Amino acid sequence: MKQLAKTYEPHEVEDRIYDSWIKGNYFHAQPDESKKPYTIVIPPPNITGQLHMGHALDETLQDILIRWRRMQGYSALWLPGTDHASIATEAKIVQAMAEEGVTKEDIGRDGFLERAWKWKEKYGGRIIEQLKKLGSSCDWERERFTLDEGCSKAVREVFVRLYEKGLIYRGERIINWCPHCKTSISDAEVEYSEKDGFFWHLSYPLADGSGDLKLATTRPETMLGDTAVAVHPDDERYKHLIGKNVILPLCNREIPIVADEYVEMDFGTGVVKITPAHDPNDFEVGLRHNLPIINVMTDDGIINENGGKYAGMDRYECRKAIVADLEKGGYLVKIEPLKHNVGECYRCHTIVEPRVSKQWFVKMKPLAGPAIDVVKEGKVKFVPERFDKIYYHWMENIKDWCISRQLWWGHRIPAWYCKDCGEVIVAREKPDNCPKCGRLRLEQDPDTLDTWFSSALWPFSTLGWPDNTEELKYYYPTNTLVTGYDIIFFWVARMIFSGVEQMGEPPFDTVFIHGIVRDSQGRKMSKSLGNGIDPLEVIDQYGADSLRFTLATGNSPGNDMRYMPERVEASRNFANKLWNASRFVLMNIDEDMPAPSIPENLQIEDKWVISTFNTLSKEVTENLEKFELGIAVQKLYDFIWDIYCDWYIELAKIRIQSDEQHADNTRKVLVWVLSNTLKLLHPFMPFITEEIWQTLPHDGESIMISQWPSYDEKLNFSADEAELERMIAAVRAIRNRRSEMNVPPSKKAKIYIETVFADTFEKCSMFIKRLAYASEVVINIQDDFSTAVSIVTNDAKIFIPMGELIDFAAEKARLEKEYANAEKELAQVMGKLNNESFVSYAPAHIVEKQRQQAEKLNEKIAMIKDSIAKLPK
RNA sequence: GGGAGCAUAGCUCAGCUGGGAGAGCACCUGCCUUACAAGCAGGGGGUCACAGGUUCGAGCCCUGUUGUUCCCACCA
Repeated sequence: MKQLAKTYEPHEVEDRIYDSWIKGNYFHAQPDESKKPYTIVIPPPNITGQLHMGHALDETLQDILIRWRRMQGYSALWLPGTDHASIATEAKIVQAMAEEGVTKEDIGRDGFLERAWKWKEKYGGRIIEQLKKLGSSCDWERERFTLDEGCSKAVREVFVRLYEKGLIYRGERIINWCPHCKTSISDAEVEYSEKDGFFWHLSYPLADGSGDLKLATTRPETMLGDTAVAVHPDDERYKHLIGKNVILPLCNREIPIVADEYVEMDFGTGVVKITPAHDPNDFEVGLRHNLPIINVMTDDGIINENGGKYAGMDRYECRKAIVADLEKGGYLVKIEPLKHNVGECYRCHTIVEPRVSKQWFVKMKPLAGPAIDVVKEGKVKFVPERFDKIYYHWMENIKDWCISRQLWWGHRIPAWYCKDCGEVIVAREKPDNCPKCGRLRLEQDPDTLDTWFSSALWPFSTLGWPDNTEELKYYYPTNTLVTGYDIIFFWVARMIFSGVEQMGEPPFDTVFIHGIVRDSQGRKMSKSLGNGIDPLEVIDQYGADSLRFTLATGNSPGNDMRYMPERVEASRNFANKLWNASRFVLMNIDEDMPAPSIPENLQIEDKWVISTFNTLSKEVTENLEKFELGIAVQKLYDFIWDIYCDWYIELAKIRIQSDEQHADNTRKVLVWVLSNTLKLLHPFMPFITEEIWQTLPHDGESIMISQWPSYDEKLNFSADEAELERMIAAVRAIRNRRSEMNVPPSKKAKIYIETVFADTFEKCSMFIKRLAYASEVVINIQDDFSTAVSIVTNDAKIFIPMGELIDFAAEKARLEKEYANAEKELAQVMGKLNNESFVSYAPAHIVEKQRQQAEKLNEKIAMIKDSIAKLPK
């Protein structure tokens, strides 16, 4: 007999099992025309990242899906990899360098990139090793990196194609600038939050000395770049001033008063200062009125030479100085506190400075249209569906995407400028000479691309595109994309339009969205709060299966969840329960027992458990198909604990001990049901299920490549199920009464059962005897019940002679209460049945159910009445 | 300003085509019954936020209200 330890010890099992999977090469998938493909590409974690709960959830969901499909016989590819994360990584390296007192400029571009690749070698592998701890069954042979040669080739190809179609252009636009990262960032990379600030009311004197214009601003330092003030064309207060000039205080520059509909008459004074270089709206106004653009800041947020005496000051230092000077000069009318939204860089949380600069952009409108269509047409489905609204809204209102970054770590923009004639050359490879003037002095654009530009191509760049590889043909489009709702704009939307544009087909058919894992108080886990839970520590303490189980349970798609340590404990307890049930089974079987199969000549409890399992396998499969992972795993929990452990194992003990003839069959059923249940559970808890499965009799090398159980009509024994449920109801009722009367289990009593289901209760009498603490079970034989407790179930009347233990007055009261309850219930049911509308409008099976209910209640009432009558007077 | 989610037992949450109100934890009672005390048996506990409506029937569908969380836009 094989032995298992008394409690499940995950850390003694997990690494060994993971190695065995790797050795078996089970994670590897390749094109196979005899199988259907099923593909998931991983949301590539950043190379700088450490595994956090968000990853753990994301990977768990993906691994569940991929393991399930693999067992179903698909060629299931889960393609892993990492993201170079240009801005995040560069920031970390710069920071590390700063600690050594080295700057980017000190070591130059090549020196910096050398460091960056070393960084990648050092940390890029770390997160991958962490993913393995979770049990992730990725095809590691196909691991990719967004900055590897293949992905880079795809990036250049897409860039050139879009450029040639006129969908990528270069231009002077106002963009979001991060003075800390010293780069442009896209609109999606700006996070707004409400901050306390001030509204400075200023007075700008009219140039002709006839008075002033009062206006207000939240950013007084930008006045250095003012090139106009604007009023609404219909504003009676200011109409007569349009075309005149004001004198810009402190700068003594004359700037015009222009009329523009952008100004809201009702807000503030109805006068707006216009700073085209440092405000997106003002930029637009400037374009309409042909205003000069005066950039007053350097790339790190310092006032530049256009700021006159303020040059060299930090933007906030300058703000203070300007306010002081305005006050001194009598230009400051008042200061008003104001809450307003301020944009921050999503990486470093520095306040973003809008700034005009020359950047590369993707023209979005032509790409957005088809990307909206594929979702509208159902070619891409969001789960849950509500996220398609968010997607539509974003896509429909999308502005051009600024893709150039003033960073070194990333894909260099494949554009070259001729130093002689100024020609711009966009090409897949470095051109030898200028196609226009033929000279050789070409210089590549120094900028790199937004990191999301390469992520957008991930579903096909990783499969070999632009080459038409076997993998690409077979696995593209992929099937399911699993990710959090916080990344829909950054990544999902961009993958969709890129896939549609480059491949002619969306990159996946389903986007399975999950929420965020929060702390136990519902706060977002964050480094600054220090409230993050390290998944690796949880795995260390409770095992990967427990963590996975916790993350998959009690959560519905798209919703956030709280991480509760008690829930991991509950999961651990469940794993231990399964472990011990398996120990029991192993203790009862011989080592040479053949692989599991269903024997002939099944007993009622065998049919019951097999039939229940059969239904379970059907439901779990259906739930997985609908991405209802939480429901699926709950059903498995209930089956294993309540059905298999609490009842079937207990029944099996009795059968094995008291019915030698059928004991072997029982053992086979124990093993068959356990083995198949392990398969259903395997995607959720891969380690423990493998460990147990290997110990049980089995065919094949590993549970992870065994066949997924499917519903079998031949295993549907609904009549037997119903029969056994009658016995269970009786046992529960008896236990309940005994417990209420405080009768200890050691005190056995004779049990009399009166029933029309005599066959069933005969068959089950040995179970009732053991489970309901009976000294003897007697069916349909009258006796003297004058000193008996009576119990009524839907199917039977049970008498337990308890002699002096019984308080007959209380007994009578109890029975009368039960009688009243049954009457009340019956009245409710009859109310429905006597309702003409109910009978005619409700579906037939619902009406029938009520009829049966009424019948049972009538019988029950008769039985209770009878019991009351039999009580001693 | 626009949009979305959530509100169910003391706590954390399921409940997906409208017909039984549920789980885990916590709590109470009794059990070391030879797989498991990380366990077994039994139990208490809910006007399903509020107000209307649709329906034979509503936790679930519709309208509104309140509270709460989030996303988008951004009026200088």
